[in-house]
Amino acid sequence: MPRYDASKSEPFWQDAWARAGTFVARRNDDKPKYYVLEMFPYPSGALHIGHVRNYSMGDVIARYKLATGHAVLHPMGWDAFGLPAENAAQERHVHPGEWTYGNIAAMKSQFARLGLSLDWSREFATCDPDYYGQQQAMFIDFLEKGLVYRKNAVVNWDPVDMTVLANEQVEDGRGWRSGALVERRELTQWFFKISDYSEELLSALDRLDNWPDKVKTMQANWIGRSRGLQFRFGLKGAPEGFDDLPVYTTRPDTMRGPTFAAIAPEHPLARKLAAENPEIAAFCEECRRGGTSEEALETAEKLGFDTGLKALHPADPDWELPLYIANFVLMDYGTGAVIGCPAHDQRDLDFARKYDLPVIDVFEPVEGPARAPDRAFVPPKTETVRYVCWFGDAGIVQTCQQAMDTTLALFEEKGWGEARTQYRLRDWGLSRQRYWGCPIPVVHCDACGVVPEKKENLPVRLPEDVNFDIPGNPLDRHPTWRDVPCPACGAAAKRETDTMDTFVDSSWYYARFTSPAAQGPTDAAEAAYWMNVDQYIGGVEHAILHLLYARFFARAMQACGHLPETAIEPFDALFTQGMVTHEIYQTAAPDGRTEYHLPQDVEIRDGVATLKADGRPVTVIPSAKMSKSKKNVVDPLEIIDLYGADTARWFVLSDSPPERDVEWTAAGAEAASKHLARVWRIAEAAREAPETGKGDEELLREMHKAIHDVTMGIESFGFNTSVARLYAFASALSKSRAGRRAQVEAARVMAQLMSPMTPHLSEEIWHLLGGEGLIADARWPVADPAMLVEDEVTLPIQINGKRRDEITVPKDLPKDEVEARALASQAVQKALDGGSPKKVIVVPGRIVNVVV
RNA sequence: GCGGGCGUGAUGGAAUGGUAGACAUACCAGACUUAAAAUCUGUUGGGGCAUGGCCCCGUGUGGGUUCGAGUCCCACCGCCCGCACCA
Repeated sequence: MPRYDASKSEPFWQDAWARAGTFVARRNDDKPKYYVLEMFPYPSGALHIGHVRNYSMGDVIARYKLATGHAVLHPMGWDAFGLPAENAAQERHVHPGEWTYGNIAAMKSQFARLGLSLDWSREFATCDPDYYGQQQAMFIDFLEKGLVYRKNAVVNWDPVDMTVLANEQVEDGRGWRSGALVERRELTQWFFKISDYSEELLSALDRLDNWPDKVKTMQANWIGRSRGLQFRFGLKGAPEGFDDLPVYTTRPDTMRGPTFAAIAPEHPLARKLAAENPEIAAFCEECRRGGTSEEALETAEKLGFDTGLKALHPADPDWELPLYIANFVLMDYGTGAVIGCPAHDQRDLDFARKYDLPVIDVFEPVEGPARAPDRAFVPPKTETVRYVCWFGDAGIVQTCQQAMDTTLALFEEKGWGEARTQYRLRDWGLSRQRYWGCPIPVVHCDACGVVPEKKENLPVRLPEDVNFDIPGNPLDRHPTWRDVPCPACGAAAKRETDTMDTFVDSSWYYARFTSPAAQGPTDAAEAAYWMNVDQYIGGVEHAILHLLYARFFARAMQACGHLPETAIEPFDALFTQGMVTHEIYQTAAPDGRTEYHLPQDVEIRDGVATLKADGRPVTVIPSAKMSKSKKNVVDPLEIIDLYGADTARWFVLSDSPPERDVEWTAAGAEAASKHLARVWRIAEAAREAPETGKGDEELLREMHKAIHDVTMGIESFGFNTSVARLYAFASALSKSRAGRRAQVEAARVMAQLMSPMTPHLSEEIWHLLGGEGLIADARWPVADPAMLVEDEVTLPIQINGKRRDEITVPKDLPKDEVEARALASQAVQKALDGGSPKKVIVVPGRIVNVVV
């Protein structure tokens, strides 16, 4: 018998699908449409095993939907702008575009080997001028709709390289190349008004029934709606023009507990004071050290400076609180000023301890021990506590929410403040001081101000003649690209040299796939037909930002007429697959920076890791998310070379549940390969089975159960259980002595059930067993319900919740009859010892529990 | 620091609140073979005993709800992800 040869078979079937156009998406009004999309990859140049897992999952869905009679759209493209291309340009002196398109070509050929059911005719890269030109057109539309504006915002500034750094380029508060201490610096930047949609983006989450709850929870927390109290502190000793200080608090119930007030170092009052007082100026300077990430700000040591000013409590002008400037107060949140209530906020308590400020308990637990001295008491708002010091009766027991409502009402009545709903969500800063991104299509004119480029001049193309020998944005110093006439008045003007955040590129690519060659951003008819994405698949690391930005963009596009109203929630169903993790290999470079190494460059022998190149010892960091920057990526092409794509696909879909992380190990790929070889042998044996045999009925029953279970597995993203079921079915078929007809039917169904996972092998078996046409076009098998039910069922018998015996009864046996038989069982008789049971629970078809 | 999640044999994992460990990997034993590979079959959570059978324990730790908890609730421990300029 010839053995199955993946290296010959796989290219053959890939070619057959391409010639037949099997996966070209076609509008067909006789069929339901299905749009399945996996988050498109960044073209790093190398396919990694995480891609294989992600795209194999999407492919299972796409092929399954094709087989169940849908018009399927399953496209692929490239998220091609971004920082790595500029890093490569710096390190290797290649142009980012050349590097990126080279990577795309390499990765496309790697993708081809996986045999994915992709419609490559719709391919595009976000760095294609055609794509980013449409994006520029939309930017101008958004500008006209008031959805884009400019304001100042802080960036990480490297004072040695004189350049802006991404958060990723800041390590322990220092620039990753220069090692210099990073500073915060303010620049005028472009923003999308995503905050206009805070309420809408929050409330619409309720309609996303097929999104994971954890993603919806994370988005809701990120948007962070709170209802709180807006009030003003009077100020004593403040400079001219600062009569009072607006403050927002989410805990009005603690308004009798504050012992200090604090403002951000960037607060206008702080700036005013700094201008007059060198000590304050020095402190504010000190606060500007370190990165801009929230994590960096929140974990930094709490620093405060007593301004000597007094904040006067709105409810009692004689109540004076010291006013501090503090580094943990964020200018972006609320009003840039906070009220410090140490007893009920851990940060405030830490601050109070450090600066020796009093602590006033507003409420205490109803029962149990009182608050520990260095532990703030912060119960959920729904918890019942005893209020001992607030604007109501002392000693009253109520929930925090009740106290907050009462206090808000009181403050409004007395005119001390007012209730206000606030969102944590900030506007989306899209400016990047970098070359390899979509140019922002505006011109700065001394006479006309900010003028959008004329749409007929789009795309504003990136200039080719740039170099990266000097840190910073080459567009800033480009001699001719930057200097242009004003589109409005024709006078000499300058182009905006900032480019767009790459999140912009990935916020609408799903819409572009519906008509990738449209003259505008989208084509109305195509978008109406294919949108929404029926199943979106991607990593959980995108749970907040990418998905929130895409949801915002769909709304903004709808407002500008680029998407139908029905598509403002662009992803009907979301699945977040787990990450593939791997150990990280690192060494210290001579200048102290950390260098990362690819697994293929590292040799591990007797538990000691060294570099293959020069034998230097390598530090092994435990498994973490695979990332280009950490270089802990694995080359799946080696598996494909060795065993074929079907084995790689089968392997990544086996064992681990799709939503969970999986650590890559080389072991197991061989086992997957062995199983596929076995499946081939089973199919051949079925063809050669004797005309008649015994057990036809059992085999076909087993087949229908397999159809049912595998289908359920695919429908519910339980690919690992579908695979396990297919192992069991293969075993059953291999042991069966059934006649040829039954065996061939079972083997063909097995091939069909496997075809979403192992399409090439399945085509081969289909062909071998006389299937008509391509298995990719064949209708998915349907389980016969009559073949699924058993005549008899075995019930475990529990005594006091512990399994003690079992009985086998006809499946329809009445409940009281089941109970009688259970009570008659030996174990129950023994346990009862002549007595009678206290209680008997019979769960039909499941279990019997006897309480004695 | 804040937000979200995860924790089951030697390993990956299965289990609508209903027989914990399906299906694999690994290990061990057997068949086939001169031998090896390949293939096929079987055993394997821990402990105990009167060992062709029975008992006890067991899903990170400690409590709770329930006839019944891996699953639900509370607290704790550990690990992972995100935190707005990585994509």
